[in-house]
Amino acid sequence: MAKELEFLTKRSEDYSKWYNELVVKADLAEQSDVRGCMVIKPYGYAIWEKMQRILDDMFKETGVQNAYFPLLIPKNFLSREAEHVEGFAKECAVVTHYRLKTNETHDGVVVDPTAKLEEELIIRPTSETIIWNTFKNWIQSYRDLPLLINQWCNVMRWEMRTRLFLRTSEFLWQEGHTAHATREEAEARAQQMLKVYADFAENYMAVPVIQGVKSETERFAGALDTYTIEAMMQDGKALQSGTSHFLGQNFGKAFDVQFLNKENKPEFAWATSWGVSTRLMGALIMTHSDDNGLVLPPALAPTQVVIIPIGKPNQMPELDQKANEIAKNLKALGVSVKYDNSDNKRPGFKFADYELKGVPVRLVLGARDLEQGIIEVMRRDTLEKENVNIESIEQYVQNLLDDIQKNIFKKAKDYRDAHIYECENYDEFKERIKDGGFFLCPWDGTSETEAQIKEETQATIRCVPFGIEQKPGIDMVSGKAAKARVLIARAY
RNA sequence: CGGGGUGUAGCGCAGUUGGUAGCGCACCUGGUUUGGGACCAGGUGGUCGCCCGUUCGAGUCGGGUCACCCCGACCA
Repeated sequence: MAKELEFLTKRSEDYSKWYNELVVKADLAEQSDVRGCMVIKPYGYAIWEKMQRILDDMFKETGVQNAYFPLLIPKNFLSREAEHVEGFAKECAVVTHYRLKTNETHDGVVVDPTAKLEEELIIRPTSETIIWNTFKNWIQSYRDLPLLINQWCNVMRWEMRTRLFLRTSEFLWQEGHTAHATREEAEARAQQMLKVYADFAENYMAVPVIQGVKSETERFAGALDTYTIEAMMQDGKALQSGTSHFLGQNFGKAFDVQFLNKENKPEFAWATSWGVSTRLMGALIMTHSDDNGLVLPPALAPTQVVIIPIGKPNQMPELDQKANEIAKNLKALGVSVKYDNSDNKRPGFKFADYELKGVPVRLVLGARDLEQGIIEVMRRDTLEKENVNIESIEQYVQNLLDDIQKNIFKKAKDYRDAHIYECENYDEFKERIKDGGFFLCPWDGTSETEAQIKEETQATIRCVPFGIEQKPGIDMVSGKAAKARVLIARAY
């Protein structure tokens, strides 16, 4: 009998540790030796690739085109937009030299002091500056607008403390940058892209999100408005999962991007930028996973169905034949299938391993079952097993995948909705926020109360949510009349 | 940068008053197994983070130094 093995810390014991172990043990990623960076392993990267492909199609449907801009940004670009530099200056990696040379003892290399750069280069923390420097050359007329550009790339922010997927020094993302002739059009685009993110999060990741607009202090550096989608993790903390910014004419002015309008008058272009990153992987993991490991939505699972045979060696040819037939039929239906008949791992190991990796559906094909014309189906989201007639297995699996996709979304949404509270009393708030959750509270609109809440509870105003009832109220901290009801939570 | 902690095999850890470097997992070989993370036997793998000191002798004691982790501040 197998001895008891702890494969994962239980979620309830130490949520952070559980998350970290899960990421490593499910073979998604690991901490790199390079400070604050991570290695994304093939399985994790396969999920990211699938996300990329879907998002990319969604962007293109709205008219966005892909392009690529340089990794290195001249230092002076960053100082053109005052707030932007303020926001990013503290976390920039700087390239100061362009050459190494062997050291005096010839057993290593040192930076060649004669190869110092005239002007230092910044490794992009985001690309607004270098892109708008380029846009200057691309935009002359209102006929050149709107300009809708996206790039998939890596960026680097020298973070103090890092955590796999959620906050690494280097991360992969997409950043969209658009230029428009009018304020209205730019604002509409910023909101449109937020909708795309929300659509992706809910319909593909099965992660319910709250859409809203950030308070002034939480705004992106250089933006007039920052829109956000906020998801709730299973410990009740918020995760900002995607942002879209209305940048006004700040970058147009900073990089002198002017166009001639229909009246032949020069105007500065209006800007937006929007991005999601590998942080979405963190959201995916922390929203659905359980103590057995990952739970992946079928829409994003690299392998949707795994088939595991069980039988004695002399029974394997027959099992192989049937399993391959089922796999072929499922593939014809657009389902990604893996048939794992490797003989160096026992079935029990495979069961646990594919559960850890979040494969949505497992089919177990046993020699006994085959005689009776049945096959065992296990769904990862509920861990329920059922014997299904082997003749109708393909259709059954296809329906089941749809059902799992819907079910994990519903489960996540029910959990979140059960942890959204209305609260108008600060003492009560301070007590209840300790257990996590989202709080809808009246806010007087001042950064002073916002700062006080953060200071005293570590919670922040996540956003002013769209589509909630805005009723009059009293700010629970200051006692002044509230300007809006806002979403407050502790966040990653 | 403030407060706390840890550095010993790929990973997780033990190492008593200073006396030949250990355990579990993983890995390799052979065999038996295979319906929920198999078992037996044998084996590979280490400048004990680094430097200096004390000592006949340092993983262990002292001084220094570096790295990493956690809690704050900062952030997608």
